[in-house]
Amino acid sequence: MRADAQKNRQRLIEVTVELVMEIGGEPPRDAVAERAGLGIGTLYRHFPDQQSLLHAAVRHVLEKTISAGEDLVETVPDGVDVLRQYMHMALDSGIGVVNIIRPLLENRYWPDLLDRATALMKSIVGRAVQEGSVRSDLSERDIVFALIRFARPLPVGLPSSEERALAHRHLDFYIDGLCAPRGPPSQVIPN
Amino acid sequence: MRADAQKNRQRLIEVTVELVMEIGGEPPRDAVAERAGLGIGTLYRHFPDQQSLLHAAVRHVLEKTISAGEDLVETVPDGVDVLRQYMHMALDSGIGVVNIIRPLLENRYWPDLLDRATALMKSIVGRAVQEGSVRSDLSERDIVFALIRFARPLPVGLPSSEERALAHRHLDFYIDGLCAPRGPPSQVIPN
DNA sequence: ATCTAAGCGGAGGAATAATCTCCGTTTATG
DNA sequence: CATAAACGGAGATTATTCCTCCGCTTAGAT
Repeated sequence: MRADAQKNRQRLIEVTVELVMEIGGEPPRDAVAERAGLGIGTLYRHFPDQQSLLHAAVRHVLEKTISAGEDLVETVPDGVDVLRQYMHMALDSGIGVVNIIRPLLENRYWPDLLDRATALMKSIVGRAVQEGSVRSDLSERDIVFALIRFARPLPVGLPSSEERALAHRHLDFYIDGLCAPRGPPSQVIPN
Repeated sequence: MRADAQKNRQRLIEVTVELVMEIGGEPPRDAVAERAGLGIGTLYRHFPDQQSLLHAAVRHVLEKTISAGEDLVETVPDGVDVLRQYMHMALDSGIGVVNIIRPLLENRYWPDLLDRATALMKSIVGRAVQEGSVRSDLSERDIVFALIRFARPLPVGLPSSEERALAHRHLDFYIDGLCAPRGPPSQVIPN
């Protein structure tokens, strides 16, 4: 593959992630090409159908996020700190793109990543619960869905820097809540 | 206005709220008519343009939610309890529809409601902060945006009952966090 | 320097989806 | 019953996104 083609392919993936994070859903294909400064033809040559583009984007983000998470687990001593840092990092590294994948656990496409991700989440949540520093009914699901929730842009026209600042702020509140249950014990949702 | 027409109009509004809450955005008009069991013609007679329908829906929900909130303020003794109950109630009564109104504070359309809403939020947040039972940098904005965030359906295909249960569970975590800040003091976002 | 296969661009036609009009039929109500 | 008010929904219109096609450009080998 020619070097410029390689670079363009990468750029298309990055732009896709950007756009998904901005609009909170599947971006129109021509918007991707335009933002990347490339022709639509080029987009279609690299990614002949919708799926291939979105999957490439999700894979890109998952790889980045999981790797960084694994580093945190090894580096950071305190369990809650790992959890907190992981969530903020994931928000910034574009974890929100997973929202475009309808069946979230369609193993078929990334059996490798899914295993790593599962192991990572189990390790992070498990450690924090073990420590006793977060509510004991906390599940991996809570973290995954919370990330999707906080990563999505609010459908209000906030400037994107404010948008992100607010997401991090509210994420912090959420995590504080995991550490210090005050309310009525929440109904535990199995699995 | 004929009695049946009146009833249909109301039904259209309710269905609109339902649909917005389900899909998390502006529903196609024909979907509204169909779900209401009415013809498209009927929808267009009552609401000639998009705006009029959406505005009616938002007004309906705002009125319901604000009134209930005002009751809570008068009835419930403890400040944090008011806050918590208000947020859960708002989630259920469809406050998520405000997400379809782009300029959230376009005073022009509901000067009356906006004043009441502002006063209500100030009163709820003010009381809780006064009491010292929530973080002192909590703002009305945090509550409004958090509500929008938690009310939106996750773009993952969860069955809607699970969806709602999860939203309430995570909302509880969030509120717990407001009560017990542990993390680094969040950057205060002005206004 | 030259050649050429790999890669690019983007006009414009096809497909899809949402909007809205129009008028014949139905029905509430006096 | 009479009739004006209200309804229904087929189908035309408009908007949006998708995607093909082919002539042009360029990286990279020789």
